[in-house]
Amino acid sequence: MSLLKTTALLPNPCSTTALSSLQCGTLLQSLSNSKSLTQAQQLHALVTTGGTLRHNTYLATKLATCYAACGHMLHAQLIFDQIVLKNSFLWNSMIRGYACNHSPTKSLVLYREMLRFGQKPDNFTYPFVLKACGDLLFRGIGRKVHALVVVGGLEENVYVGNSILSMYFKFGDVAAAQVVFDKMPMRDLTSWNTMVSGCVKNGETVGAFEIFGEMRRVGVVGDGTTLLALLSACGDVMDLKMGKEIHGYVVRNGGNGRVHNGFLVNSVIDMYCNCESISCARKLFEGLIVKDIVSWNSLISGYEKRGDAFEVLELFGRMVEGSAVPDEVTVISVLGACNQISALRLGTSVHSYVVKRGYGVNVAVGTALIGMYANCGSLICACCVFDEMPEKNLAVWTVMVTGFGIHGRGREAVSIFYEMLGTNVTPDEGIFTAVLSACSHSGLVEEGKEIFYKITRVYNVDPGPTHYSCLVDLLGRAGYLDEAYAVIESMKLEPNEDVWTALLSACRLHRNVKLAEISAQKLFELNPNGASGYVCLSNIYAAERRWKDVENVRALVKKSRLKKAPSYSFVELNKMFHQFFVGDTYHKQSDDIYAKLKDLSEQLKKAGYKPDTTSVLYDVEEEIKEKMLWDHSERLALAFALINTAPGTTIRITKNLRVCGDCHTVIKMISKLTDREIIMRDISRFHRFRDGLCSCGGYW
DNA sequence: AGCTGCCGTG
Repeated sequence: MSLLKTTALLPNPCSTTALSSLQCGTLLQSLSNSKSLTQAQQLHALVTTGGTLRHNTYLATKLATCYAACGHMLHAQLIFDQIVLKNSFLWNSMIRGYACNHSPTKSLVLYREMLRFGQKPDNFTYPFVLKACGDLLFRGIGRKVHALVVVGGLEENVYVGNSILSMYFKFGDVAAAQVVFDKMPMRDLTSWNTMVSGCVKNGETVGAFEIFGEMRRVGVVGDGTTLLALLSACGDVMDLKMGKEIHGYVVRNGGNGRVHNGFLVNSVIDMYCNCESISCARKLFEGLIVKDIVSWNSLISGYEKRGDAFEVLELFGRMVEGSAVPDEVTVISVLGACNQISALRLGTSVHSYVVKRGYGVNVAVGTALIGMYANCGSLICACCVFDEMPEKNLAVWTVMVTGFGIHGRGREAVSIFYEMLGTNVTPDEGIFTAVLSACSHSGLVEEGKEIFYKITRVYNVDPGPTHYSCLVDLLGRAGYLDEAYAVIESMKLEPNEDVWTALLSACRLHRNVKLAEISAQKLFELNPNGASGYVCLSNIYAAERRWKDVENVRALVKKSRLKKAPSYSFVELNKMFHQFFVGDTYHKQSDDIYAKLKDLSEQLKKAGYKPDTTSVLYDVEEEIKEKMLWDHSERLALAFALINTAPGTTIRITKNLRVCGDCHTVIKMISKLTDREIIMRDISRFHRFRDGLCSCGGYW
């Protein structure tokens, strides 16, 4: 309804004819469905000019309710405060308004005030009070409200019952929800849907399918919401078979025949992505008559999650060319893709787009930007975005701590970690992992240990396997191998693969064969198919020149058909990506690259370079080993970059694995020899080579 | 006057 039309029908408020309460009330009633603030405000102006509001509880109540329904709680509260005689209708509207507009605390405050005023809560009050308790994870208060519901005899109301279910699911208390559900005298579709989606959200996938089965047995027909939850469940457990069945069900019944433009199809795309069937997702997507923003985002995020960055960028390009306008969600996935392939230039242009469209206020977008800049080697830009963020949640702090960590700036990581503790953000396992890992990359043993022991004592968080692996890594890298081993032995929980891997790689670094054999043994027991443990152990034997043992390990690898992931490096040049594998001769500049490397190796030798061949796995002549080192992918990428960029430009290389020890030495020397800054990102951190030195200071 | 609800950040 347009306001212009409406007001034309009404008497002029400035005229002597006053607007009747009933007229305004009906008008507001219809407006409350339109959820338009401007209409409500104009009407508000209309009635107040008439001088009717102050003394008209009926109208004021209607207006407050209208504002609350629009989600404009500030206006609603102003009017609410003026009303002397508050009826239950008004209280309920306000409690609902706050609960549904991200102010659950205010909702509960008002509920308490309502009780103090002697107003009895009813079946319209409790659903929102319960919602607020659930959102705030107020378990104690939630249970008390549940008790009051029982006392008030409202437990049998289906709306109240459904809200109780939902609240217990938010608490993660599936059993309590089940008990309530079993006792419900009447269940509607929402009750069933709440059960199904509640189970899914709590990881009870089997339970969700059981409820669905029961639902069908008693003849309840599911709707889009049911299917949505089930599709999400299929994705969680990667049950492609069930997913396809539900897809069929969606095609036959779902969305009232709106399958090709309804949102359900997007969830099917998402399901296929989560079931690692990207081709099914793609096929469905391409066949869509109407591709909305969520369709695009579902597929793009699917490619991003599986690490197909180039596919993400291609789809993004297609999207921009077409009519779809990328939104915050799109941008987050695209930034994630830039992050994966260190596409700094592209990431920066996405940042401009973010600014242009005003997406920067979104916390998730800011987080993605910081992550992109940090992972593309531009810590300064990451810091700028971080500093400018008006609202910093846990994810923001975590990504910034991680960013400092991978750049070897442990002190800054620790410092902002403590800065975060000074705010009202509560730390979780994730940020402890980030700060501990930052400590280990910088050799901050004491700081790291202190934080580790604070996890339990001060923050009541139980350290998980990841924290232990960080601590072992921290101690191990710094050479405290026995202490690291003692930590593992003291663990209350079973040490996992990561813990032993951390000890094993520390053993390689400090050449401790005895502990290496222990950790490798544990690693093989935990995962006989993991290749990295075998590779690491054979490296350790090779360093000790125990070729027989190397051979034995390699035989084991062969027998179990384990394959090490092929190592590669790449560089971005004029928005093109050039990828190099070990000993790669496919690049069209291949001859020039090898010539450049030969030239560099000679110059390095004159400067006193002695190759460290311990990382070469094969028992061959020393000379051949040296030659093999010069085939490493990071050197090919570096030579290529040196040939194709102007003197003095910074070179950025990305490698999918850890940089090898000899390459590290060589790149240090080349940075001095060619007077270049070389920024190299490997699997776990950044190395900034300048003037013969590296920012990692030997910790990597 | 209500309860359940697609794609996204560490």
